[in-house]
Order: sequence, then C-alpha cells, then structure tokens
Amino acid sequence: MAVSRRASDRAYQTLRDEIVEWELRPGSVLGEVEQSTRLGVSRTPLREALTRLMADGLVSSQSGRGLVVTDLSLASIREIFEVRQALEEQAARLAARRGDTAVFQQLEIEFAAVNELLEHDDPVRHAYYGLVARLDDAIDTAVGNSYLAAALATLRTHLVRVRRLAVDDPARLSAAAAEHLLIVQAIAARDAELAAHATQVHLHQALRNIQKMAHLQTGLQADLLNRASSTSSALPKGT
Amino acid sequence: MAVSRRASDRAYQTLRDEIVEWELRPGSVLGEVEQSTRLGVSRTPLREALTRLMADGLVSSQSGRGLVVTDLSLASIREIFEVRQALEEQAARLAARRGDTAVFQQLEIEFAAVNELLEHDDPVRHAYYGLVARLDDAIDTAVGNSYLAAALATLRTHLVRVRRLAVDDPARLSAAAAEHLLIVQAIAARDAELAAHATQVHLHQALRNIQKMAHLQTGLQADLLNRASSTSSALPKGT
DNA sequence: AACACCGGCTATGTATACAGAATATGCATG
DNA sequence: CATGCATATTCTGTATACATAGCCGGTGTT
Repeated sequence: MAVSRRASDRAYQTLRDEIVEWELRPGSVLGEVEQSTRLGVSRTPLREALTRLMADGLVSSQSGRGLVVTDLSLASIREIFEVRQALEEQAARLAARRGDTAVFQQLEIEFAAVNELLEHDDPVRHAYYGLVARLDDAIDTAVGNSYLAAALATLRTHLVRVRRLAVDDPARLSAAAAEHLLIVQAIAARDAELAAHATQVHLHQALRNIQKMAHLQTGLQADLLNRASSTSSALPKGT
Repeated sequence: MAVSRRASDRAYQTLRDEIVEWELRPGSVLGEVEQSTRLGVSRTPLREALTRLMADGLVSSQSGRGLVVTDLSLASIREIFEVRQALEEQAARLAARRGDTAVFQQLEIEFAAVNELLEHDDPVRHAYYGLVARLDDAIDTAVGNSYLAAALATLRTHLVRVRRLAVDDPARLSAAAAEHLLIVQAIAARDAELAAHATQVHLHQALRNIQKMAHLQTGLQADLLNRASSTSSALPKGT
C-alpha cells in the first residue's frame, strides 16, 4: 500500500503531488520523454497519467505545443470558489437531511476542542487539516452521492494547491474552526438551511482571507516565483 | 473537422456517443482488444479513450475485472440532478449578474416562439434541443468560469444519456420551454435571484417528469432492456 | 540585410511485442 | 458428486520501435 502497483498510478500521484505542492510550477512544460525518464516509467503509463491530469484540470495542452501545468491566478481561485460555493452548500444541506447524527456530534466535540489541538500542533498543521478532511469524508458519506463526491474530490485537489499559497494564519485557522463548528452543529441538529448558510459564510470568509493575503503579497505571481527553487525546467537538478 | 485527426479522439467520441445513445448498454464489458479491433485503432489510443471515459464517469473498472459501462439507475439520476441543481442554480445566478443582456433578449424572443418551432419539428426534436444547447452556451459564456463550465459539460453528457430514456412528451416539452423562458427573462432582466429560483423550478419539474415516466414504465431497467437490440456483447453486428 | 525556403531534428502519436496476473476449466481425488 | 488443485488461456499493464508532423536553424537569393 506504500506505492501503487501500477506504474501509471504512481506517475499520476507523483505528478499530482508535485503540481499541488508547487514543485512543478504553473507553466512548466511536461515533456513525455523527460518525465518518463525522471519518474522511471515508460511513456505509455506516463501518457495515461497526463491524460488523467488533463481531466483534473491540472495540466492543459498549450496549443499543441506540449502539456503545461495550468496557471492558478487570483481569478482562477475566484472561479474555483464559485463552484465550491455551489457544491459545498448542496453537500451541507443534504448531509443535514441524511447524515448520521452521532457521527457529526462526535465531530462537534472535536471541533469545539480545536483550539487545544492548534496549540501543540505540527508546523504543517497536520492534525488540524486531518480533522477537516474527516469532516469532508463524513459529509461525503452522509450525502451518498457519487457524482457530488467526485466533483468535490477534484475541486479539493485544486484547493490544496491554493492552500499551499496562503500561509497558515493562526487567527484565520481559529476563526475557520469556529465556522466549521457551526456547520457541524447545524448538520448534527439536522438544520439543512443553517448548514447551507454556515457553509456560505465559511467559504466567503475563506476566499476573503485568501484575497487579503494575496493583496498583501502584491499578487500571487510574485509569491509563487519566490517559493520554488527550480528555474524553469521541470527537472530541479540541472545537467 | 468531420473526424478528429487523432485516433484517440475518434475512439473517445465514438465510444462516448455509443454509451450516451444506449448502443452500449450499462454493464457492457469493454475489452481493450475487442474495442480496438472494432474501432480500427490500436490499443494505445483506445486506452487513452477509456481513461477519459473513466474520468467522465461513463465507465468504471468493475473490481479489476475489466471496464464496464456504468449503470444509470433512477437513484443515479436523482444524484445527477442533485449536482445539477447546485451547479445550474449558480450558473444562472452568475449569468444574470454578468451576462450580455442583448444575447439573452434574443434568446427570450426565440423561446417565446418555441411553440411554433415545436409544431413543425423533427422527430428527434433537433431544433428544440439545439435552442436549449444555445442557451447553455450563452450561460457558460456569460458566467466566464472554466471550472464551472467543465463541471457542467460532464454533467450534460450524463443528462443526454438520461434524455434518451425518457420519451419526448410534447406537453412536457412545452412546459419546459415555458420554464426556460422564465429563466432567460430573469437573466436578461439581471434578476439573479429569480434566475436561480426559476432554475430550481425547472429542474424540479424535469426530475419529477422523469420519475413519473419511470414509474409508468415500472422501472427503467425494463425499458432499457427493450431498447437496445444487442444481446450482451458490445458488438451489435454478430460475426 | 532581410526574407524565404529547405533540411534536419525533436517532439508527439501510434502500433506491436512481451510479461505477469487472474480467471476459468478440467481432471483427479475424497 | 462435490471440491480442490493445476494448467492453460486471455486479459491487462508496460515497454519499445516506428512514423509523422511541427519547429528551429541555416543558407541562399533578392
């Protein structure tokens, strides 16, 4: 289970992780032979991985001149959040109607105690984001809609890419936890409309926080250029 | 432009059309060698086509035992409509805010005269569904959100598959046109909330109509079994 | 000096060959 | 007669070889 037995899956996950973690920056050209030799797989499974990445919207064919990692501008983030508002509001509403109350009551307890969890936490906030991921899973399970779950899954991939841009502001994390708590309480109380509204509030604040930080950084482009150390090639180690 | 020059695109479009048109029924096993010989392409581009179909949710790997065309039960249709409600409401709302008024005023005129169009129409309602498709395009253009457009595009593929199940009831088509007219009017008037509500009404009625017809047919499974003449093989023409 | 054309090269797109795994079937044994 | 094991067949997964097309560089001509 450490590594998928299929080479195409390994190539897909590796490239996806590298794009999400900004090791492969937007605009990087992903040549087939170049990446296949780097990842130690043949061109055939690599092409399958690239096809899946294209379907995810993480790479796109730049006018036939090879595949490039898609850009993630502030406008793109706004677009992602417009879709996210629609899907997560629906998910919260349906989870409130159909969810197992006990599951969300348990999550309610954990989110209420999230400030303690934030005090002695990882530098990468592993425990916090793990809790959020468990909430997402609980909502997906409660909704029981595979189409909605699939749409949210691809969306969350893009959101992790966004998250790597915005530095974890402790004050924002605490506020976000309070917003999550309200969502969980509403679902546990089977209040569908409150769950929907609380989700809208949370997403509004999350987007607002990102926009504020982007403004402080005078544009996201400057920030992402300072992050990755690779020059322009997809290979970090030069020849 | 009649056919894509790439064999993988041709294989993808052909298989996608055949699945949507119920020529390949749910549960059909898509063997690689079988389909590659049938479509006259090699296994490599066919595999790429199958990967894209998996991403679309039209086929799924049945426990490693080969790829099969996904089922489309009444429960699946309800799930699709739950996603559709969320996405199309958002799309209508944003289109009302950002759309070019003149475009939707033109569509308003055409939808107002749709009863004449329905009188002398194709048996497949080509002109009617073409008008609906133009409305979809106009909304996508007005929204200007590539993520939302992509999500709606895959969703519409599934909806065409649903449409092929429900017989075109003239009364329902007329009522649907009236609902569409209200949506277009709301967008042209830049009334975002009315556009959102009118979309919800339309989708509610559309799903209700499908469920009603499914009930009359005593389940969709019986119907789809009567439609396609192929037995269980993916090859309509026997050897 | 600039533009156009030709040639080579590198990239993708496709086909085919090979290996490994899984399943089905048949035979033997209890 | 049933069940388990072994074997064969067929499938997917992977690699590599080949063709074609687009791009870049060079050279010749105006």
